[in-house]
Amino acid sequence: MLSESAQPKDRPTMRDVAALAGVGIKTVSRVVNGVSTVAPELVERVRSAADKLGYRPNLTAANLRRSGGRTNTIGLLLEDIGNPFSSAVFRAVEDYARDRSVLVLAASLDENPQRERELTRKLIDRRVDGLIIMPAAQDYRYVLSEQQAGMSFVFVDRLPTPLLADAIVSDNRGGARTAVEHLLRTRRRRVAYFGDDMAIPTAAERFAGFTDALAAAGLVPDDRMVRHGLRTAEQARRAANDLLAGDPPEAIFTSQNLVTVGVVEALHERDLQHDVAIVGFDDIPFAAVLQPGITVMAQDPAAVGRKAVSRLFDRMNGDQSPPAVHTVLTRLIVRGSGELRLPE
Amino acid sequence: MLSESAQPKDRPTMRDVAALAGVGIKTVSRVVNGVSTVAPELVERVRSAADKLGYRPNLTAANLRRSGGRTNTIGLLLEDIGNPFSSAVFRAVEDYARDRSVLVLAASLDENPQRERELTRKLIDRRVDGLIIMPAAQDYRYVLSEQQAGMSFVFVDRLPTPLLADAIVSDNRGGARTAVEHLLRTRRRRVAYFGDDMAIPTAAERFAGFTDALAAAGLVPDDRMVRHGLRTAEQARRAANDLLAGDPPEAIFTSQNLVTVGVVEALHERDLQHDVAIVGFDDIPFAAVLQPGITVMAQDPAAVGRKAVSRLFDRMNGDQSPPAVHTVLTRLIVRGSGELRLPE
DNA sequence: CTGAAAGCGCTTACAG
DNA sequence: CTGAAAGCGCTTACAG
Repeated sequence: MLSESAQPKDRPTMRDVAALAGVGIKTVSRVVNGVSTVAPELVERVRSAADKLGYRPNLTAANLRRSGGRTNTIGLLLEDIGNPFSSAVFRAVEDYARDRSVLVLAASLDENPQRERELTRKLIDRRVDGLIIMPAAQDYRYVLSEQQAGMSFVFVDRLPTPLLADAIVSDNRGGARTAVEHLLRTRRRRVAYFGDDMAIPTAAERFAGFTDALAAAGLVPDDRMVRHGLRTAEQARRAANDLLAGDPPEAIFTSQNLVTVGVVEALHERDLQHDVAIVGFDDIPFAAVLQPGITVMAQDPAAVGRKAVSRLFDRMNGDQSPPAVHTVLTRLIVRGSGELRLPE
Repeated sequence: MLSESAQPKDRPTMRDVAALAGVGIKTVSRVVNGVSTVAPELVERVRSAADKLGYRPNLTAANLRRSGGRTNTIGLLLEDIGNPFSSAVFRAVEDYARDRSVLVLAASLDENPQRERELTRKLIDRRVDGLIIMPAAQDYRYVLSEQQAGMSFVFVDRLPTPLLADAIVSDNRGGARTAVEHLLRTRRRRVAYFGDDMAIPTAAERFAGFTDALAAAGLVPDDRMVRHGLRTAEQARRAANDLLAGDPPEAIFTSQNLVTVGVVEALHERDLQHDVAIVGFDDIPFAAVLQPGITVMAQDPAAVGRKAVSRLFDRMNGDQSPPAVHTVLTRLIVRGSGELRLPE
């Protein structure tokens, strides 16, 4: 009863324009598509008829018959459009796509594999020309049949298993290792780890980098100072307060930005920010405003996005080379918190 | 020469499925659309034929003939998908749309009116069901003819002129006024203003709120303490350092988050953070960790996005009421910097 | 319950 | 240079 759709007040079609201009529909088509072999006088008649009627071509109808049948649309499935990493990837993808007159249909997955399947299907049913996915699922065999049907895929931030398509990932393990090695140069030895759910592949990689660095220094992680499964800043703040209340660590490595925020808050609450060194994975806005500034291992989401979209367009244009993993390097940004001098 | 498009390996169509299942195309259509009046045995034959061929329906083709002709897609034009305000609006829009099986085509405008016109047209040519726009342009008369053709519009963050469609905006003027009135309660009188380009309507509104509050207290802005046109944190930091080097103000109001960051950095550089009170418009991460914490007037981008998308769907469902402006209230978050006590 | 015909708005392939 | 016919993949409207 409620929602009786607004009267669609049917838009003018090419037929309407043709009738008003007194030409054939094909001539209107030529003018709309900028084909140059139309008599100037007819071009003018068609133009003014189109303007008068407020005619706008229907692109989906045009693509239906058009050979190749591109929709000039790509799909982008992100972890969460609201988070800075996802939105920076989006921005890079958008810029590249816009230069090629391609639009982006985007949605968030929130680590929900089922939603990923549904959205993938919906995007395919709309015949996007290609798909960039920040994976939430674990099984990507369905990709195979879609690729055979001509769909292009690129994965971002995490590796699909098995590797059926290109993937662009940050150097999570190497970056984490470098970050912790940097931290160890303060000659601190008791290093705590605060991290996200280990079921998330990037979190597991970063934890591996953490243990790599300790091992290289002849150390092993102390289980009492390792906390996994932190998904929010508030959870991280509590966990850190908990640990700091006892015998505090000398240094802390945090595996992602929300965790870093929560742990830094706890350090400030306890006035330990000048005593306990910290390096976080992922940059955070305004990290430089704090005293001390927060040293981080920054990812480069724009580079990830650019690489992903350029691979996707290569694939859409017929590149048949075997799928490959592209690793985007991370960068240490030194701001103070990771270089605290040990008291004499 | 270069990009020979990948062989489209033409996807199976309903006709292919019908042939394999030994039924008419219309029966396949019924099964795909879940029409219940099909013999169970035929349903089964169609299903297995579809699976075998990897059939996926072509939604754009389906919508072409379908009455009403909805594409179940809306367009969203933001200032910059990469900035937190835009991406928070996006997230709210997405959640509402997804619950209704509608996807979102999004793009950034970067304050470029020409790009806004082009993208609006492209989205209309794809026959989105509605359009949410964070305006960059100044002239919205084209909206009128599109509305007559059945397109729904909602504007966000800024008002279109003339007001031809619903608009959802933050309470920029009122929020700024309340923020500055709060600041004046510290009994400081010499209040500086640091703000963005006055050509941006929200910046102008916030400056108006600033002067409103001063006027209500019997004060007038001191031109020497008013700086417009600050677009980055670095510009704001320099401008603040410049002012603070001379005879510093007693209090500062900043009109957006990047400006707040730059000014706070300058205050810390000069160790004036406990002497000069400050309130910023727009919340910033880590504002609570600083000493003192930064008091802000926070916007609610999620509420803006929710309201915008629900108005849009109402319009799409035939709501014909006159266009209205919906104001989303801002919220003062007290953290210390705006409540500094005056030295005796 | 099932399917052949016509049509959605456009383009392709072909005559003139 | 121009346009009538056929077709893109599907749905509507209609017979049976």
